[in-house]
Formats: sequence, structure tokens, C-alpha cells
Amino acid sequence: MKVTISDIARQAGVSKATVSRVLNNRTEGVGPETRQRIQELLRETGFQPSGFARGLATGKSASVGVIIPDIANPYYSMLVRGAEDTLKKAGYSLFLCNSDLDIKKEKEYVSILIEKGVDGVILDSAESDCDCQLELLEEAEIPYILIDRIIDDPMKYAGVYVDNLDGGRQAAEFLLSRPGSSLIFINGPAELSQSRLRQEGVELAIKQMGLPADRVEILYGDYSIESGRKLMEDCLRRHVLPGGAVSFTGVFAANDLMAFGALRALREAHISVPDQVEVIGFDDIEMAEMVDPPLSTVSQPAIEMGSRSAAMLLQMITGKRPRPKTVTLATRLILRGTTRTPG
Amino acid sequence: MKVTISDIARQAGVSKATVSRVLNNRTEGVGPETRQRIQELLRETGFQPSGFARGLATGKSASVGVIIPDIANPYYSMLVRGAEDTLKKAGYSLFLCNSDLDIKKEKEYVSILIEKGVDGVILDSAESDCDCQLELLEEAEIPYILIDRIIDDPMKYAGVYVDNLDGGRQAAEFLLSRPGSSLIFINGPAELSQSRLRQEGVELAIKQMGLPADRVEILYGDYSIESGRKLMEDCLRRHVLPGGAVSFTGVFAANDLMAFGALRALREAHISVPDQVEVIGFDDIEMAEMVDPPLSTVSQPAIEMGSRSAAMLLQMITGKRPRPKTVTLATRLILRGTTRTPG
DNA sequence: TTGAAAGCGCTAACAG
DNA sequence: CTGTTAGCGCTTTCAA
Repeated sequence: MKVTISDIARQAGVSKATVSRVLNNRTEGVGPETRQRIQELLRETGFQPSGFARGLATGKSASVGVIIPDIANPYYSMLVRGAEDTLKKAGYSLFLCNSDLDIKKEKEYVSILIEKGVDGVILDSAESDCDCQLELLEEAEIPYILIDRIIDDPMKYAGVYVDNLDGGRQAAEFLLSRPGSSLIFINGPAELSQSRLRQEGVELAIKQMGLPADRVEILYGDYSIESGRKLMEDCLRRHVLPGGAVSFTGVFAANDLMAFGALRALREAHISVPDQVEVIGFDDIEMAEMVDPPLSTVSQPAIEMGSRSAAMLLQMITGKRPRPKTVTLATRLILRGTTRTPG
Repeated sequence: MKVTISDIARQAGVSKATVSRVLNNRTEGVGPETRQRIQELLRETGFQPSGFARGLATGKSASVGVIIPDIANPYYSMLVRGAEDTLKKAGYSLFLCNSDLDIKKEKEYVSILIEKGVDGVILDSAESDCDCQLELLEEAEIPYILIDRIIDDPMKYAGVYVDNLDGGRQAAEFLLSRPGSSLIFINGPAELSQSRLRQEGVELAIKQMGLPADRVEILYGDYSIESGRKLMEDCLRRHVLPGGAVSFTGVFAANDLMAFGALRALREAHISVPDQVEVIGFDDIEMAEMVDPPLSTVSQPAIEMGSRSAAMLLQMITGKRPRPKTVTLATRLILRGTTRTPG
């Protein structure tokens, strides 16, 4: 913040305009030796252009905002990592915002990001009646990508999605394929379209298999380890029969963290996994593979979601804003130690 | 980015200066009814001030940079979360930078952050011969906080530290207190002062207990789950005796992730934890408690480190830059299922 | 190939 | 209590 473009200009005996040209690598408009001289000066003086000034003049900031529920959740960490890597490659920086799934915080962050002059935002959004955050973005004409959150008209928004419905279906189908099986589904927050879709998947499996609807009990958690544990503890209170037997055979949790919590509760109740109860999570975070028994889960390509959304956003920022596009990535059931071998 | 302070001024029939005054909540210098009128206008028009313009005029950005090795590591996620929360409360935003412990990337990021005009940076730094990132920061006169990285003169830098030496000592002492015990220490990267200190702690324990130095074998990993696993697999190749017995009794890993990896290797080799081998990690990430058996570990208050460093940084930014201060937070050995009961 | 000059939107003296 | 006037550091026509 010390040496400015004017200093360089003066020392080089040229105008600011010329310095600006070499600063921005404009091929035309600067003689080779002039360029050389200026470049040396820039180097020697350790010149750092002011982002403020540049931003004010160009209206661009080379930065984007990423709003997620909570960076402490490994799934989002990976997503953010994916985004950051591809943004960095393109010369963009990343503002990190944790919304805690709170629409108010989210709106606040959008406001702040607009003030900061971000060129775009990636939004793994809370959902609610008001889409006021989006309105702010629209008004400011800032491109944004929605992650895995459907808001009415899917063609109107750009976004990257994961096939939640099919993920839910796969898990439920596996768990319910056992004779005499019944399922506890620990879903995420009921307001999320994500949750709705996974639930639809579960219901689809039931229908396809011709099973009665009461073969599955649905609970709603908040994606934290604690909530998975609590919910499962309650559940066990209701479902453990006098002889120590359990009246359900499978647990499907809407994320791995809640699955871990459920496993913990199961373990403490001395219920054997996968012999008495099979468990499937969702996300496939790194830890899923490391616990004992390793967690079977529906994998969701977090890093790729981050990098894809960043790439799409960059395209919207630099390109002519092609029509909003939507990408849906596949989910895949990964069988590990918390499920028995199929069949 | 549409309606500006001039628009407001014109519509309110006042000067930009006046609008600026109410914008910044200056108590003096604006009549109550003028203020009222302007505030309404601001509301109605949905006015968003330009951070660029403000930054250019004031030299402040209300944003700070946070450079960490990798947000995908839960320890850093928590640290960042702690920092973000306290920064947000103070009205600051956060640029997230992943260095991968690469000094070159780190320096690059520092440069970028300076261009962005950050008011300060929190640096969980790679270490190397060159402290060139710090020089850049000094030159730009941007306050910064070092996290758990000692660079020669501790009084010269502001930082928050964790008592690594004592953490290492506690873990080693526990593991070596068993009769006939010997220890594998999976340390972090050898270049980090963090690693050196933990190693010193281990060595201190040995000395204090009057044990021969060869009771501990030291390996160096990179903090990833994979490296913990690989290292332990190699180790087992060397240390599993013909009868299936193992020639070491304890494993101390410099972070929980590597401990998980080691546990995995141990499990696959059918070595019982904690009966044959006891394991202690470092960090106490949330997952430590959830695995089976729950991981004994040296806890390190990640969230608090983040919030403390943010708070200190804010003080340096707003205050008169009091003499650089150093805070060292305690580590604590938490005994869970991967160790046997003491004694 | 270069330079002059006007601005980007806001703040901050200094006057009135 | 309010307005005037300069900038902050850079980009960008438009001329030369």
C-alpha cells in the first residue's frame, strides 16, 4: 500500500496509463524497451496494485463468496476445498461464510458480499419461504450458483445438484431387501429440498418393492453427530423389545455425521452392527472409511461439486452469461462394514 | 452496485458528505430530521455502499485473510470456524487460503491478500528458511497473527500457541508408564516447530522416566490419514514377530487423522487395540470420540485458537498495536478407548 | 507508441 | 448542522 502507479510512472518517466498497460499485460500500446524498464521498476519497488482502486475503476474484484451452512462439517470442507482450488487457478479469491442454515445470516452475508464487490457467489443455501437472498443477488446482477437446493423453477437458476432421490432409493432398497426388514430413516431438516428428495427416494423404493408404508419410520435431524445420536437413542427406547431384540433392521441416515452418531448410540446399547442392525450413511466423507466397522454410505462427490460449481460460476462471470445450466452428479451406494453382504 | 451516495444526496437534497455521515452513524453533524429522511431513502432504494470506494478512501477493508494448510483437515475447519465467528461479530469478512504447507503458495497468497487490502492476516504457516511471507506483511504494515509456528524470536511476533511440548510429554509418559513398553511416535513433518516441540516432549518424558532412548522410534508423516496408515503398515512389517506378537506397545500420532490411519492398519493386521497396542492421537477432533474404540488423544482447543487469534488480530487492527503478545493454550490428555485404564 | 484527463464512489478536512 | 473540495489509486477513452 505504499508505492503507487504514479510513483512508477514518475520514476520511469512515462504516464500512469502506460504503466497501467504493462501492469495488465496489454500487448499493444507499449514499446518493448519501455515495457522492460517499467517491469524492472515494478519488480524493484515491490509494487502491489491496489485492489480497491482497480475494483473501483473496473467494477471487478477477482473474488467470490461461498456461503455454506458450516465449514466444520467435513462435507462442506471438501466442497469448499474443491471450489477454492479451481477459483485460485483462475486468479480468484474466496470469502468464506458460515450460515448455520439460518436464512437471516445468509441474507446478511449476501449483503456484505455485495458490498465487497464479489464477482459471484456460490450458495449452499438454507431454504425458506423468502428467497430474499436471491433477490438481492439478482438486483445487484451478481451471478450465483445454487448447490443442491432447488427453488421452484429449475431452469431459472444455475446450480449443481446431486441425485438425492436416487441416493435415497438405493439405500432404502438395499436395506429393505432383507426379509422382514424395517427401516429407520434419519433425514435432514424437513425444509430442505435435499431432504424431501431423499425421502422421495426412500418412498419410491418402498413402492417399487411393493412394501407397506409403515416399514419405514422417518425422523428429522440437523446433520450433526449429536442429533444422530440423540435421535437413535430415543428410537431405541421405543424399539428395543423386552428380550433385547430390536424391532427394526436398518438405519439410513441423511449424512455420515448423523450415521456416526447413530452408530455410537447403537454401540452403547450393545446392538450389533451389522448383525442386528445395518446402517447406511450419506456423503462418504473421508472418515466413513476409517471407522470400525467402516461405514456403508451413499457417496456424493463433494470436492467435485465444489470445483464444478466454481467452474460454472467462473464461466458465468467471464462469459456472456449463457443460459443458466444445471448439472446433476450421480450418487453411488458404497457397501462397507455396517451392512452385511447383499443377498 | 447501482445506486450511489450521490443519488441519495440528490434525492434528499443534501450533500454527499451528509449522507456519508449518516451512513457511518456519526452522531454529530446531522440534524435528526435530516438523518431520518436520509435513512428512509437508504432503506427504500436498497442502497449498498461500495467497499471499493470506501476502501480506497479509508485504507481499510473490514476483511482479513486466513492462511491454513488445508481446510479439509477437521482441525483447521474448526480453527477457521472459531476465527470466522469472532470476525463476523466484529463486522469483518474472511478470505480463506489453503497453502498445503507450501511456502510458495503461501507467499503468493500473502501477496494477493495485500492487494485485496486485508486489514490483517492469520497465518498457520508452513515453515522454511525464508520468512519471506512475513517480510511482505511487515513491509505492507499489515498486522498478523502466527498460529502455533515459532519463528526465532518469540517476543517479536504475536501468536497463539498450544503447549505442544507438554502435550507430547503427557502422551509419551502415559504410554511409557507400562512396564516393558516401547513406543512408535508418528510425528508430523520434521520442519515444523510444532513437530520439534512434540518430539522434545516425548524425549523429555523418556528422560524424566529414566528410560533408554531406544524405547521410542520416530516416524514422520504429513498429517493425512493415508500417511498414518502407510507408516503403520511399514512399521508392522518390521515389528510383528513370528508368533504374531508385536514388539511395541504404544503408538502416539501427532494428529488424530494419522491416528485413525494407524488404527486402521492395526485393525487390518488383527492387532487388538488397546490390549496389544495402545494408541494416542493429537487434536481431539470431533470424530475422535465417535470411532470405535473412541480415540484417546491430546486435546487442543481448535475453535478457541481460532477465536483467540481473531480477537488478538482485531485488537492489533483497531488498537494502537500494543506490543505483540503471545498466548499459549494448554493441551490435555484425554483418555478414551484406545488406551487401557492407567496404572 | 504514448499521454492527458476524466472518472469509479466514498471519506475527510475545512469552511461556512 | 451542513456543504465544498480534494483526493484515495487505478482504468480508460480520446487525442496526439
